[in-house]
Amino acid sequence: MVITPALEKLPRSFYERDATTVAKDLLGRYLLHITGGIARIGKIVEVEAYLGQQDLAAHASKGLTSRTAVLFGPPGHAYVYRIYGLHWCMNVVSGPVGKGGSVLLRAIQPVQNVLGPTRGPGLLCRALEIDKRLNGHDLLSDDFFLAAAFEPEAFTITNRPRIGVNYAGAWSHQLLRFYIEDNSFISRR
DNA sequence: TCATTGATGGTCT
DNA sequence: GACCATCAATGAG
Repeated sequence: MVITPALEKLPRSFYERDATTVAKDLLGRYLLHITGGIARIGKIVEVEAYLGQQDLAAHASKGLTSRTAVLFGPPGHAYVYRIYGLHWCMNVVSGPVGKGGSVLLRAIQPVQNVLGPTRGPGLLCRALEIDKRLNGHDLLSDDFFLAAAFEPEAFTITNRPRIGVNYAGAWSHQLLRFYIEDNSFISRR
C-alpha cells in the first residue's frame, strides 16, 4: 500500500525562471502521468540544466528547427525526443521565452504505479510511459504535470558535470547536473 | 567491477 | 551518411 503525498501542481511562473534555477528547484518535486485512469508518479532526484542556444551541449544550439521548436516555445511544456534510436528522453522547457533553455529529467524515485527501473533518462521515460506523443505537451494539463509536496523535505544538492556531452568542449565541464545527495535512485557513474 | 559493444531511428549536414 | 543528453549484455581481470 503506497501512501500518495498531497500534491500541488506547479504554476507557469515556476518554469519561467532560467534553466539552472528551475533544475535545482525541480529536485524533490513529483512527476505525474495519468494514462487510462492510472496515475504513475515519481519523485525527481536527478536533473541536468541546458542553458539554451549558446550552450553547445544543448539541442537548442542547433537553432530553431522543426525538432527544437518546442524548446523555443513557452516554458512549462515537455520536450520529448528519441536518442540512440531506442530511448526517449524528456526535458522541461524553462524561461525566458525564446532562449531555448530546458531541464533534462535524469532519474526519479518511484512513488506509485511506476514500471521497472528509473535510474536514467531513458528508463525514466519507459517507467512513466512517456514517448513522442507527449512532445510539446503542456505541463499545466491534468494528465501530465509536475507537482510539489505540501510538506517539502530537506536534502542536500550535489553539482556534477553533465553526462554524455563530451563533444561540447568547455560546456561539458560546467557543473549543470544536480542530484539529491545520498539518494539511491540517481543514475550511476 | 570495469570496459566494450550492439541495438536502432530521427535529425542535421 | 554521421551523429547522438542510452541501456543491457557480454567478457576480461
